[in-house]
Amino acid sequence: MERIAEGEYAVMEVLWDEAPLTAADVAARVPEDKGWSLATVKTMLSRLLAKGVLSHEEDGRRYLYRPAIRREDYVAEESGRLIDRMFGGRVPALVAQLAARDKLSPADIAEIEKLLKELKS
Amino acid sequence: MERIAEGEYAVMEVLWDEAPLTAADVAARVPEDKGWSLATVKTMLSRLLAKGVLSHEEDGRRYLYRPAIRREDYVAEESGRLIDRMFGGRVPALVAQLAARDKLSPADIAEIEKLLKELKS
DNA sequence: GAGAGTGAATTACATGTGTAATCGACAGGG
DNA sequence: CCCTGTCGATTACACATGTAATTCACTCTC
Repeated sequence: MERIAEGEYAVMEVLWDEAPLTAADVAARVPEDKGWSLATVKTMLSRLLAKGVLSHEEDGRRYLYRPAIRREDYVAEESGRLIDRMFGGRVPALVAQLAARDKLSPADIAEIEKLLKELKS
Repeated sequence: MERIAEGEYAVMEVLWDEAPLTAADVAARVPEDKGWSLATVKTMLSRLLAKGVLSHEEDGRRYLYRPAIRREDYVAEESGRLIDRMFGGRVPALVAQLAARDKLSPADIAEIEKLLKELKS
């Protein structure tokens, strides 16, 4: 699966959230703080199409875009990549790191414990 | 803290593992499978210096390079970034994802549970 | 002391990415 | 039928990155 750049990812998020959409609709739904012009969004859509992670169908004179890959799949791949690179593929090392950095609230801890308990059953 | 590109990261790894080193030493320790020439490694060292994540001290006619940032700090930042982008900052969502993908071995689960238990005490 | 090696610095060049502007086709309102 | 807006497609351009080669200075060995 082709890599998706950080900016492009924001566009994918929009379409994972709601699809199919026209280019204009996507642009309207991209987070404000990106400050992108419609032209910029159209460029990203083309690049994402070229990467094969979006597909489009004709709708009169326009296209309707929709994701061609599943969000979970992409997210799994990216997080796997990071865990491999930075933690030697060891998930517990990641968790230890988060713990050491106080990234885990008591609620997080409880939630994770619950998840793990269910896994074992 | 400046972003470190993926290739550059391999150079940082070498220096986090052992420092200070000369450019030639770094090149010798970079993973074989990168297949980089000495020149390539030197380019990366310059760029990392420019980014302020390495420092160097003169040693006669050469430089000795050493990390200017701590590995834990960088790793924490990068993993935080990913968790924010892909899991809305929710660590349990990440763990759930890993679980759903069978990325957690029984040993991993046990280790994480132990970690969490200690956290609470 | 002249050539060979070794250092860092400078330059190179293709591809990816962020961020558009422009172009040419067409459709809908007057 | 012509103007204006809208579409996708093409082109633009700077900066980042991967991947070096070249250059210039210096040192070590005959």
